[in-house]
Amino acid sequence: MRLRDQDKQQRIKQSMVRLILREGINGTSVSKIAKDAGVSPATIYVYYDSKEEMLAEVFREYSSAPYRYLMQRIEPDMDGGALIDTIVRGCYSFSREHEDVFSFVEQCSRCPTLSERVSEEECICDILELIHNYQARGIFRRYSDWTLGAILFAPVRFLAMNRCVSRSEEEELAELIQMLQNLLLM
Amino acid sequence: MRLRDQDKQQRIKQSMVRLILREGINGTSVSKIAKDAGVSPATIYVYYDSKEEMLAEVFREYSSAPYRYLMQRIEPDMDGGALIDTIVRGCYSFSREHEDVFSFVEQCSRCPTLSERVSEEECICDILELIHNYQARGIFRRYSDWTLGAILFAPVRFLAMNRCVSRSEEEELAELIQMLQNLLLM
Amino acid sequence: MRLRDQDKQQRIKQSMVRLILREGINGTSVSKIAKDAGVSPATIYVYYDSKEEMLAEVFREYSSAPYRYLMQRIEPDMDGGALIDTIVRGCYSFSREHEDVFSFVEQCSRCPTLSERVSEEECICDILELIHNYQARGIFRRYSDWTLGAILFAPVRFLAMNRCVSRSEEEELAELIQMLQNLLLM
Amino acid sequence: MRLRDQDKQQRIKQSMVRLILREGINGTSVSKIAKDAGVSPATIYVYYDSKEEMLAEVFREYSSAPYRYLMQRIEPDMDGGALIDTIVRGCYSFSREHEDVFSFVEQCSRCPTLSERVSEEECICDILELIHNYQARGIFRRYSDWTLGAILFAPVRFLAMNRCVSRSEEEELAELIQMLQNLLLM
DNA sequence: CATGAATGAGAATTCATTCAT
DNA sequence: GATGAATGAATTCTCATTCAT
Repeated sequence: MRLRDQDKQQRIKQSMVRLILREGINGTSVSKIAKDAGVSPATIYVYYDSKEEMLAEVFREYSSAPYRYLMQRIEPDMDGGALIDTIVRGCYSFSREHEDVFSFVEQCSRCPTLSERVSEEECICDILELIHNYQARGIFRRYSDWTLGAILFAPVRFLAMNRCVSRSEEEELAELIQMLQNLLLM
Repeated sequence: MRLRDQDKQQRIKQSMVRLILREGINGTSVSKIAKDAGVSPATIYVYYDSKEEMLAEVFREYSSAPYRYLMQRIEPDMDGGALIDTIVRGCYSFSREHEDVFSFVEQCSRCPTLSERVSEEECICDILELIHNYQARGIFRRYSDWTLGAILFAPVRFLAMNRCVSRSEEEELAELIQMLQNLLLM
Repeated sequence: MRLRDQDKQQRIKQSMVRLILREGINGTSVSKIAKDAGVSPATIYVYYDSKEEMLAEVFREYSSAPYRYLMQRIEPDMDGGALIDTIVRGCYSFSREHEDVFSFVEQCSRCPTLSERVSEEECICDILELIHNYQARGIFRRYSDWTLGAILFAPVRFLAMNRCVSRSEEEELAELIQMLQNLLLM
Repeated sequence: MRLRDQDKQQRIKQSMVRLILREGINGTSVSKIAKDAGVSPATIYVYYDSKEEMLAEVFREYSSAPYRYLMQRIEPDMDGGALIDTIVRGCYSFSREHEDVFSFVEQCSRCPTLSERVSEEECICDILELIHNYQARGIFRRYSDWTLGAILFAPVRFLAMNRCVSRSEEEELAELIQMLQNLLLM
């Protein structure tokens, strides 16, 4: 009996994500994924029940990836300003280092049939807990969780999405960080 | 008769947008659109050269819709606080009143093959011009355009996307407006 | 606008029936039918919603074919013996002249998913009405409809199914007719 | 251990037959059978060379099952009337007690690729021999074997196939038996 | 013997588009 | 302009079968 080849499943996932970056969620077919991953289309159905199921499963898995990436960059003894700086720059550099995953998650989270299956709320909760701690220590102002999430993550993602050669990313990031520090710190 | 034709094209557009809200950009086919609009698939090709063309054209048209909606709500003699209030609430209510257009634009703007065809920059420019005026009059602080766009529009759209019955939208909107007023007004 | 080509649909039906005779109801695919009929597989879906639907529809249509064939051969002024003779020989010659339809109906009527969609009862009713008339006139003995149907049609179909070069069909038919005349006539 | 294996093969056969009753001979795949039998698809190929082989083999085996069932119910000293009664009622009750086998055999015997592999003639021969004996003893009239088979088995199977809640089976069976007794006994 | 993974071939069906009217 | 028919190409997915263990 042959064992499930973890590497094979990994290749399938990566091919899917890469193709969706290149060709969009429409325009990415199971056979293209299979070809890119170097497996038979039938093999994909060993690992996933259907294309939709596959999208949902990988979306679920990757939707928390940027937050996990952030958590690794955050030191527990950072001051408030550094925390905001790390979050914003972390978000941005995640979008550059993992362009495919970033684009994949952005696309899936806008797709009605997929977005309802994954809650942003869960993904974000570790970070929020951290911020609660800063609030309790009187470092962060008290805002409701969801507004906090909105102001912390949405603008930097907006910049990451609308990346443009003509503009200076660095300045905009610095400006955004400055804004958020003014806004959120006591 | 010209009117009849325009009505037909209008119905096609509406069907496309409605279907994409319901079934996602993947999962929306030309024949489904035709059926929903009550026309023949062939008729769609009277108005558009291809599906991709159609998506792009309608995307181009609708991508500025929220901004046009906003502009109608803004009075020239508003003070800075009211302007921010109007922008944020306007964005939000647009997403509720035109759920299909909102979702459509969100999906298209994440899709690599479409997003490159439409520049957010153009859509946003009327609003930015307005703000430049407020900046010139010493009402708004001076931030770079893109950061301004990011902070003004991304968070409220984030809230609109992650709408959730359990949370109180009103409070979050008020909180966000308060934040932005603190941040942007002199 | 092109009109639905009745001949095309006819060819599809004939190809299906012919293939099912040759290769069985399993072993007959939509693409084989399309190829045999000289149309694209997609064309079949212009006329039928699905393969199952197509089978059912054609089954429904053809399941009464042998009875219609019989009715054409029956003269209203036949005596009882001639009627039985005509029915039995008619059944048999239908199975020879329309081998494909005969085999198709036999296969479909045994297939659980199809048989429940068509009632033998309806198909048989014209013939039964005729026999009721003979019963009323004191020519046929009175038996219940269903037993009558069973004894009149099942044995001859059995002979048609188990056709075999080594045996003399004619003698068996004659013997069967003799039997049924003894049994059913006053 | 030999017993375990036979049990496995038995389960495979039963699953196949059960599935074919439920979903038809088309619509029954090797993997479904394997799943239903609780074995791996590969295991099926330990016992059978191919799906077609498996169908044929089990068809061959089961095609004589109703006759074996009958033979067990027949007593050597029955009179002619009782023999006919036993045959007809036996056929019918077999179809009720072994619905799956009955439907399986009916389906296979209509399928061109399978029916040619099994001869009804062989299956029926024990019963025919018995009847020859009754004929020799002047109890049964002399008819040719094949007509005899047709009249004895086809009608009751017809009733079994077209079973219907609204009709009274018992009356029809009794009527049919009466018919056949009149017909076949001296 | 028994297995779950793996697959090429092919299944049913839909797609975007064009044709003929 | 408008249409339903028609379709080649592609879609998702399943099939019967074999492989590696």
